[in-house]
Amino acid sequence: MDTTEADGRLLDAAESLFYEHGVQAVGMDRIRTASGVSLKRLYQRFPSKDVLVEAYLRRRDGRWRGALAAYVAERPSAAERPLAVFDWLEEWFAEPDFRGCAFINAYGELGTASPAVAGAVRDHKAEVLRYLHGLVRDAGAAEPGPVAEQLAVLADGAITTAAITGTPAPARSAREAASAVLKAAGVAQR
Amino acid sequence: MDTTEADGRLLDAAESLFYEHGVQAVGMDRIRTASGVSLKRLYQRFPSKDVLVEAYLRRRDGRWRGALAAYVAERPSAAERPLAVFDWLEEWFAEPDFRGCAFINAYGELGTASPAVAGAVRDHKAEVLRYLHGLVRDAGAAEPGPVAEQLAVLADGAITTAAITGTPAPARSAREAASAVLKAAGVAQR
DNA sequence: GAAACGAGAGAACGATCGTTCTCCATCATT
DNA sequence: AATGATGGAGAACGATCGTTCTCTCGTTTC
Repeated sequence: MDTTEADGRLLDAAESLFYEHGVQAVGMDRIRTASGVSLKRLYQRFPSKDVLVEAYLRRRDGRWRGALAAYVAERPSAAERPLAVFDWLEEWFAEPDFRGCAFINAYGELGTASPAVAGAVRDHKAEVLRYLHGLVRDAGAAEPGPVAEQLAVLADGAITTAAITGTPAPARSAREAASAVLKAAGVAQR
Repeated sequence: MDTTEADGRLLDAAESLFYEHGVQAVGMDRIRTASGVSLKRLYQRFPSKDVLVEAYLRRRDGRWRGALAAYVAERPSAAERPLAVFDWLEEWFAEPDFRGCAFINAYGELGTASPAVAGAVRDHKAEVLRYLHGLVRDAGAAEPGPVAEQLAVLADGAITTAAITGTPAPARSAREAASAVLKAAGVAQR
């Protein structure tokens, strides 16, 4: 097993375990068992749990935004793309292992204690906001900044509400609210 | 020190420590030190950490909703009360010890492991939704249910976004979005 | 073929966790 | 004054944490 494969297996194990059970509830030994990578190699690649947690979050950030962007980009017209975000959220919420936003969860658990984790979480939210800003601008909003911030709030609210209630319904509520926001901002809806 | 005072001091210590650092990061010994209540008495009143965490959440639920309702009730007209919720949020976000939603944070940390905690969190969110439903109905919305759900999503999103970015600004974004939602629902705004 | 190395398995370490127990001082009751 | 219950301070317990170390073995290199 070469280094890149070991990294992948470690991050796969870290992601599924940390996301499902929370970070503090999962010990390094459990990641070793789940990944099949020895403890020695684990600490060679990620010299502390904090580093592993940050790497998990940063890889998840890239994949999560990539999946969202790929879904949204399939919509032919720029005007409907902002609302497509909430359609993607609804599909995500319905997945059986959905457990809320990994970044919000990690921030609540470690935001106080770990600056590295707090930074990764803030970077993720900033990138999502930047992405939404582009969508809203391309959809023709006169002032994309405030609208994008409102959509970001709606997305985060939908994620946490869906996690706690256990249903995908909040995605539709958020989509309706987003529709009202876009209409008020002068973006034509179909 | 009688029983009710011991309970109060324990819950005060639990609330400030759990809320600031997260539940798993705070040991029972630290609660003993902060409260000045002996470990023996602590376990007499709260026979396990799980019970203490649930009690902390349920007391905070009552106080939090009480403070919100008291603030909103001061608005003279029912039509402006739904938006007053977001004004209250903005004041809360500006408090120096604001660290996001205690319930979302606890759910992310313990929702998988502790049914008692998960139940307290779900109860809190259900009560908030019920309260918003009353506000929206009294403001004259034709269909208060969907509107209340949208406001609940906005409130949760504002809380988490404010916690991560560290600014109270998301309250204003959520308020703007709520205004658009209410207008679309036919509720007159000033 | 021998020597040096790298990696895996898992024991070991010190710290800390939730929880219980021991010891002793205090106080109300006989 | 003697007794018994109560509660506080904190040691103790077993478990588990993150991290390091030991031991062994297969591989590589001269």
